[in-house]
Amino acid sequence: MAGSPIVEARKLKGFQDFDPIQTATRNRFKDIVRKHAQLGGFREIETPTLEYADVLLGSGGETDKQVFKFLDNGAREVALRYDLTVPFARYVAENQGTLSLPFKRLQIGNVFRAEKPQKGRFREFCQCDLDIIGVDSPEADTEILLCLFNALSEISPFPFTMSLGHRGILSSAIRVALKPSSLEVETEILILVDKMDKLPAAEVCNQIKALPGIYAKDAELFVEALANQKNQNQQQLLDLLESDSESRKLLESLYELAAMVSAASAGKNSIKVDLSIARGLGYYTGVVFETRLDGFPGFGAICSGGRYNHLVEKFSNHQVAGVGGSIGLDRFIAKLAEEGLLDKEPELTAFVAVASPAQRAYAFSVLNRLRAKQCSTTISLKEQKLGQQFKKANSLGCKFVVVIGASEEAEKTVTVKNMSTGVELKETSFEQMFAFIHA
RNA sequence: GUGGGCAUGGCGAAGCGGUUAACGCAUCGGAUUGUGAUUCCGACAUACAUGGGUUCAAAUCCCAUUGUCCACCCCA
Repeated sequence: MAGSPIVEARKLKGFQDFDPIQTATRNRFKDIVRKHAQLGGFREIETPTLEYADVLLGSGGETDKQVFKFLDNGAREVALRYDLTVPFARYVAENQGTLSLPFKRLQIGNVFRAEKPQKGRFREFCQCDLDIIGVDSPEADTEILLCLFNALSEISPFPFTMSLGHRGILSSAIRVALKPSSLEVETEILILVDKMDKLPAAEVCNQIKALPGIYAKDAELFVEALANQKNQNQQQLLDLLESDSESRKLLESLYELAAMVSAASAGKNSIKVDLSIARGLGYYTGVVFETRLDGFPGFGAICSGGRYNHLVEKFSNHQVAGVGGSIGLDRFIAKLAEEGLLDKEPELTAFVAVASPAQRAYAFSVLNRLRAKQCSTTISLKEQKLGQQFKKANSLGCKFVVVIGASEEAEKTVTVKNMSTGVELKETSFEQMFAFIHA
């Protein structure tokens, strides 16, 4: 490229490279998710990264602004997928008739959001998304939660808590308890309630009281009930919904749901009902949930989702109910990296050291026999003194060095040395080498 | 999108108006010709984000730009 100016090596903000260690860790986690999904009868699919813009846009006011969209080379309005749920709804609508419902799906893929990057927030990141489409039932909700909960339990070295809420119950609780005079007031209350994990309860209570037409006494009772349910005190909330038997039943089934998942998965992780989980706007219609690491309350959610019973209607006249959730793999890995808990560099079993280029062919035949016996093996990729090769073997973390020189080649033998003990077998047979290595 | 902090070699980090800009890590090479991880020596060639200013003098002070981080919004 003589003459052309050097292009600065840089990448777009919010986008990341993954080194071998990070990639290995990510792959291991993806495999864990796949295993749990497969055990649960979920089928994996893939969909395109790029979609028509109108497929992705219009499902929620706030999120539309964060969709990467542009004109393609043929002047079509296109957009990078913002999540895996909306494209899946499109997939379901497009494959109606061939999909036998209910359909349990796994999808692992990168999604894109044009928001300001921060710690644990990227513009491109991987989601592991489980969904069940075609049925609206507590069983389906439980399946999703259980499967995500189990996968996360295997992945996470940190204890976590999954919090369950319900859009419908929360709305009716607000209506029943506070009797807001208008939809605007109701929405404001909803936003305040959603802040309950950031603001102290008393502050939320004061702000609700300050809204027009709200009785101070009602606000206090309401906030108290919400605050107490975080400590597993369910009765106040149930009492609050006394007059609304429909919501009461829903809430009871929510408690049942949490109990089911909880019972099925013993351990340090927990699941609980927390009606203050509102999860913004979006397409959710019923159960919603989010998962946070117990030790890092300020860190964002690492797994969340909910029920969306009308999303497919955007693409079809048929109503197809759905529920699902995503594990935010990259956010989780960012936390692991911060805590120094990424996987370790994998060890190679053997390094073949060659005394002189004359033995190269024999050395490669030895190398290949080692690989055939499932020993991860490498060799110097350039001519080097033996001392250099040992250094290299050491820095690569090879457990054994197999030395090949003129006498080894002549006798069809090898010399093998254990790098941690220093024990060496000189000019020995292949059988003895394998026994030595596998000992 | 709104507000705030920070920008020194591949990474970490000192210096805070006049220095050959320390030091550590990593990388590479060498220390009697088939043996490493310890030690010793050496190399990293235009390192103070960019552009303006103030000053006899700026990595050090001021402004802008860019990047990055943090908070809000929203979210995995």
